[in-house]
Amino acid sequence: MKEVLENYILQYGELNQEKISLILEKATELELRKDDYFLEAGKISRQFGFLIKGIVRVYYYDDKGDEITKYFIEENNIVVNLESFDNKIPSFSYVQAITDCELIIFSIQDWQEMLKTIVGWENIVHNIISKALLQKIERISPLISEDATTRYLNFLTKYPNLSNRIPLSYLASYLGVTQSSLSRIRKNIK
Amino acid sequence: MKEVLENYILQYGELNQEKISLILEKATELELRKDDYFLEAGKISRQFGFLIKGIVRVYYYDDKGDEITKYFIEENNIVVNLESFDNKIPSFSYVQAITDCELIIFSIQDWQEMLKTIVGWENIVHNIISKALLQKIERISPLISEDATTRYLNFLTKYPNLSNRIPLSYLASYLGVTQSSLSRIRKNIK
DNA sequence: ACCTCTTTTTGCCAAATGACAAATGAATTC
DNA sequence: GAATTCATTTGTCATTTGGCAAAAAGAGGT
Repeated sequence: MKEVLENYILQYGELNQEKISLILEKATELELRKDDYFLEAGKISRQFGFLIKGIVRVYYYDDKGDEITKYFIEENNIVVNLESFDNKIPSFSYVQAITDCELIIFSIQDWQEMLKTIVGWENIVHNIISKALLQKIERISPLISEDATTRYLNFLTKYPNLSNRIPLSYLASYLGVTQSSLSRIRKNIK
Repeated sequence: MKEVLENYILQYGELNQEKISLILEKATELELRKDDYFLEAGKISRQFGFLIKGIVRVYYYDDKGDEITKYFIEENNIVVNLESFDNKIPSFSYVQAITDCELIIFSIQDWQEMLKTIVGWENIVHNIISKALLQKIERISPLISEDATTRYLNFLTKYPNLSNRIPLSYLASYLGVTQSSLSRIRKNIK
């Protein structure tokens, strides 16, 4: 299972086998059942995760108390609330498994230790994080200017393997439409 | 002028005066007139910029050919298309001054050189970039779930110093509404 | 002050979306 | 397999937003 992580890491920079081993040594596996939380609002993100299997969603409650899905995380992506993790401040959002999940995680202590001691690792982490954040922006950004139907269609084509694994209500709050509207949109398309 | 940059840098980590000097040495100043481009679509981002004065917007053209403002950049923020800069691929978006601007810029060569040679700098850059990207996400994200009036009101309260310096059309395309709608919304509020 | 060009506002109507409630369907438990 | 719970669809209507075109307001130049 750790090979998946190793391959992922090596996409972002070079690192000799010895250093890779030092990193993988610190990795532990974590299983989450559907609806389990990886992180809850109010708590501090103390683990840097990497999603091997399953889908995770990040959500929060807006002023009106409505649940808003901020984004979905798919296999082979990092799972961490960076603001909370970096600054040790409580998270505003929930990070929840929406299917059964397998993750590889690092404790915040190990993570910081590795950043200091393993030369070259910091650079790779930097690459991983900025790529992940950029991807989020690129995904979210177009949602603002498109109409609901376009948002849904684009979601379908971009994440064909996600749409049938995500409850409608989560997807609706991600796309910024009501559940009923999304249901109607869906109907009109078929 | 470079002091502004120095203070900005030191917010993100520690660096002795010698190293700071090495960095500031490489910095050059750049003035842009209103409507000038810092970067155009199709070109590669070859400069890492820091905005001292003025407002910049980043925009692109969607499938329908409509101009979409992705975000605004205010004083004391970095100006760079990271995807283009890091991977040396052409930019999809335009980066344009919407007021007269003053920037401090670094060439991509100097930038990469400094990352390698100045110990501690990489870490600071990492912090700067991830903070900037996170901020973008936090700004864009709520726009999806709110209605147009709320989007506008929140924009006003969050960026009171921006709204009167930005043409309505740019703001409308940022908020994801038509110009006429935004004009009506504005009217209803007063 | 006048003309020109650009930006913003307004009017009109059609289309999209939201709010709320009820009905249907699907999944789970006993 | 009946009952319960949860997710999705549908109906009805009000509201918001878009599309398009014209009018008004503003900015800059001469």
